[in-house]
Amino acid sequence: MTTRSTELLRVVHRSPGVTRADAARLLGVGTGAATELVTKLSRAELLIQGPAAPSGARGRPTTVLLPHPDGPLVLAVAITHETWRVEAVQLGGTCAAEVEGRHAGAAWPQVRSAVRGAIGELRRQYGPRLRATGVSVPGTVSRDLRLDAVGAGWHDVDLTTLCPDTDVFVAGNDATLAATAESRRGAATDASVALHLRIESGLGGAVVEDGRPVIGARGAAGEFGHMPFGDPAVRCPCGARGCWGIAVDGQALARLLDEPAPLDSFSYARRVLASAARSAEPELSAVRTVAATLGRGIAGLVNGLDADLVTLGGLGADLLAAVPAEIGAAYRDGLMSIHRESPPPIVPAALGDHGPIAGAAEEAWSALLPRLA
Amino acid sequence: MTTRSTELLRVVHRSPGVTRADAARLLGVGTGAATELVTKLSRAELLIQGPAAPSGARGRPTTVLLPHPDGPLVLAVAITHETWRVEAVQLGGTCAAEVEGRHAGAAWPQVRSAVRGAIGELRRQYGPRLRATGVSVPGTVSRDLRLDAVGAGWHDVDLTTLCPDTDVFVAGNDATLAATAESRRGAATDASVALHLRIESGLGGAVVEDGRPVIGARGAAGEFGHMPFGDPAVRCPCGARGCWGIAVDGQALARLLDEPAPLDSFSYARRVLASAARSAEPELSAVRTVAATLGRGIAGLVNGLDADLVTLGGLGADLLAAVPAEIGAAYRDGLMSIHRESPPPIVPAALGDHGPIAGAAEEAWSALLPRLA
DNA sequence: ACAATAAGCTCTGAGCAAGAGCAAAAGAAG
DNA sequence: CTTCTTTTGCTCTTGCTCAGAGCTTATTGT
Repeated sequence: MTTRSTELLRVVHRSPGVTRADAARLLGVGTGAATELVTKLSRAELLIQGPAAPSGARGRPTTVLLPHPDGPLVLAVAITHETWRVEAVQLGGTCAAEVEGRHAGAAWPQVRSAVRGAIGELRRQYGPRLRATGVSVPGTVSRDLRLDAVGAGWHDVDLTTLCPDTDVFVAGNDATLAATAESRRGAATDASVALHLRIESGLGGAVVEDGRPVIGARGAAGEFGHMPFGDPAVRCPCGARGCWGIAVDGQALARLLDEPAPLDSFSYARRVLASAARSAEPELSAVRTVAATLGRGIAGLVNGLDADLVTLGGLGADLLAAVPAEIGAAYRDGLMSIHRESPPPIVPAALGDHGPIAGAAEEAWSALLPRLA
Repeated sequence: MTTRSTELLRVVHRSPGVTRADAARLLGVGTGAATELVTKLSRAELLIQGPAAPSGARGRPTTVLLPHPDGPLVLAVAITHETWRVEAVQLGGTCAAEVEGRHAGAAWPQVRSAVRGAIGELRRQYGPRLRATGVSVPGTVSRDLRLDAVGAGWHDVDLTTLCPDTDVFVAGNDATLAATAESRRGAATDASVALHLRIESGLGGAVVEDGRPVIGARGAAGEFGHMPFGDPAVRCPCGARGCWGIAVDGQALARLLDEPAPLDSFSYARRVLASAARSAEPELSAVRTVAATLGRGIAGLVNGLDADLVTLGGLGADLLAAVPAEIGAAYRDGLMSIHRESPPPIVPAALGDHGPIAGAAEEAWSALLPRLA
């Protein structure tokens, strides 16, 4: 209905447990309007007022605003190359229920059935409280919600068939959604422009400006793995050459170690990192080479995009933990001098593997909020 | 005051001469609300209704909405390394008056005096009708409106002293503003995500998503010239290595031709292009090499940012006119396969050298509009 | 001249928002 | 314990905006 109601819900969603008085100040409304808003939203079963937190200060104690226990929920779905997971998430980001399973690289119809089964289960439990759906997938999602996931062999798949019952449906790339989540509830909440990079099978990511991810024309922004920061002689399966992504993943480590290309690139890379942690050669050298390539590329992106924080997820977080000095040195060496004084920090992602599904829930809530109030 | 008034002004600004009925449809309001809005904004001397355009169709003729001839104006200021220019721009983007001059690389205080003099001149002419100021400068502008222009030797300059009299003041990098202008009134009006690149002294640019430029944390986004798409052996004055920007400008041509570094890189490059146009060697080879580097880098940016249109300004437009095939071939070769089917077009910027000041006027108007209605 | 069509004008009622004034609940001071 | 101060919440009034219905105006087509 009204703008103010949506804004209030957004404030409560961002920081559940905010005091009523603080929320009014954030919205810039008087106590009168706050009363009206809170009353209306309580009657609509969207909010409840909790007991006051004893502040110790003078004055009439205020109450805290919390999501209503019987309020609306969003379905958050995360599909990876191996697994799927469905959560029912309430206002404020708390997960109320979850179902998960493995599909181990099955064809899309099988995955869809499994996910729809799980959604059906949650629907029996929660019924019409489920109001929106957000889906995270490992591939590019066009603006009309069609998925292309090259690695999984899913092509031109209509994602809306996953859940035809909610009238709000959003979907996005897993790395993009993880970036959104990091900037709203993770390590990048204070950054005005955050760059999130996630190395898993390939390198993806996103720039998030003021909580809004830069999504690209076809939803394919953030494919930083296919910027030519690498060796121009190496041809990437994507069709281009010199792609950065294939110079910093498990395949790159295998090439450097003269080993055959591993099937599961991610766990192979973790094994190499474990060897390197014991200072084993030639693993340590290979890891250092990859780390330097990673740091140099991050510097290029920071130069071009002017992020003030970089978060690393997936294998990137492992690399950062293993060889921070190598990454840092190559990073600083690649920065423009205007960024050298205070280089934007590189930190591990706070949400880890939960990032993509958390981002899906965030986007679903963002789309749902204007329709509630 | 109200949201709707601002929206109507924004519609008229975007397309001056829009019919009143179309504007109402765009805003999604009925004819009643339209009457009220137009009446109010006419009384406030913001709009006038012009004579109907004879449509030929049946029905009562409508009127067109035009900026009021005595309405508010914004000051648009463009400062380059050599020149300055001040325009008074009315709603809709038409320039009402202009003053310009050369400073030929003077220190900042001299440039500031010259610009302030010109602004004073316009102020005597237009008085309080000047309501906002937008400034384009060749360097990075921090969020607190301080300028660092390495090339010109202007460091940590407070731009707000240029015009302390208007209460709306915005400033930005020239390439970023040119990108904004291209996406609002230039070659990229239909693109949802446009990438604008401008080669002048160095390579700058911006991504514009739905008319909003991605500005970066410190206002330094768009320094794509300092992404490491070039030869890692070449050290850039910026401090990093392998910078793309110094591989596609006049300096790069001079290196390839074994000539000394030119003072005015831009006009030198144009001379080389003129020779190449007569198929003179070795100029043609050098131009082709630079064009290939340009095309390959553009492909990398399109991969990573998923733009659906690329506009080239400055020397980039000249290169595109001179050797489109070389740029196109390297571009397509560097694209990911998902972009190959319909590669985002590369087109010359429509606004040319007028881009930066037009962008400054756009940003000033965008900031002013919510305060008017 | 009359019908058809498109657009503008006026009036009314609903809903939202801002502000003033008052009431309530706590700590601080005597 | 009483009274004052501070902060917050509640209620009521007022003004504004907006949507919709019904009517008027201006043009084209027959």
